[in-house]
This record gives sequence, C-alpha cells and structure tokens, in this order.
Amino acid sequence: MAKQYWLLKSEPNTFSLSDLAKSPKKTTCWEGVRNYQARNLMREMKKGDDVLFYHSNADPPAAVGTASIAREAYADTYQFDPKSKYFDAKADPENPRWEMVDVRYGKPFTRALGLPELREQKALAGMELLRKGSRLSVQRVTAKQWRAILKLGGL
DNA sequence: GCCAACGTTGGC
DNA sequence: GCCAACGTTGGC
Repeated sequence: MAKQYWLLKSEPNTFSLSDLAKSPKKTTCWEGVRNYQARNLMREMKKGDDVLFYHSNADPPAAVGTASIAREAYADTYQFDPKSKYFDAKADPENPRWEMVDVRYGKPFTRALGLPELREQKALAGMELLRKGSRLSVQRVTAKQWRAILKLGGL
C-alpha cells in the first residue's frame, strides 16, 4: 500500500514537538484520543506512515514539523485507569473502546507554519485542517498537501 | 471570553 | 429514532 500521511494535533502546553524530541527513543504513545472518528483513522495508520505535527491552541496555531507512526493501533491503557483523565468507565478490558498508536519524532520545520500562512496556500485548498470548525485531532493529509507543506517548512 | 461546529447523552 | 441539552475543541 502507498504510504499514508496524517496530521496530529497537540497543544504545545501539554505535549509539543520538542517534548517528543526529548522523549525516550524519541517516541511516545498517543494516548487520550476519545473520539470515534479519530480512533477509526488511527486504526488505519500503518507503521512508517508520515505525520504532520500540528500545535493547536497556540499563537498562532501552526504546523511545526514531522513525525512518523512507530507502532500501529493497540489498546489505550489509560481508558482503564481511574486516576487518568482519560479514564472511561464504560470501557471493557475484554473489548477496549479506545486505541492509541506510537509516534516517533521526525524533523522540525525550519520555521513554524502558522495557520494564516497555510490558508494562503493554493496547494492546500480543501485541506481538512483549514475547514471552518475543523476539530478532529487526527486527520488525513494527501500526498500533494504533504509535499507542499514540507517545502514550505524547508524540508 | 466568545462562539461556531461539532459529538454525546438521555428522555420520550 | 428524534431531538434538546450539554460538553468539548479550538480559532479568534
């Protein structure tokens, strides 16, 4: 199958791309996705797929670099941990409701690509991220969009 | 802080 | 199955 491209949102206050760079083996599990659409997309991720790392709730919100999928979807253990903010009382250990993937650090862009700048790009017209009210924290990115953004980011 | 654009929950 | 109420995300 052709390589797939994804966008993952993260609030830099919570977990930034540089946090990922500092993580053990530059890899982290992507826990806490509690939206079925986003979960279903994660299930389609394949090891080695490319990831666009996006900082939401930042000023400005911006695409800041790349990562990749290091492990395909498996049960998100936080759903069973009553102490976790991601705890889900309705999750059944026999049939986990939520899954996560592992994400490995890639490269930072030479500069952050702010949302206003991304909106100006003709090549990115129709991109899910740029849709009004776009909230999904996991999104597909087309190969064309991926190439356009990497070029903008100096990679 | 406001609000648009959702998704979820639960009564009926 | 419908829909009102409510909660969340995230840009502005």
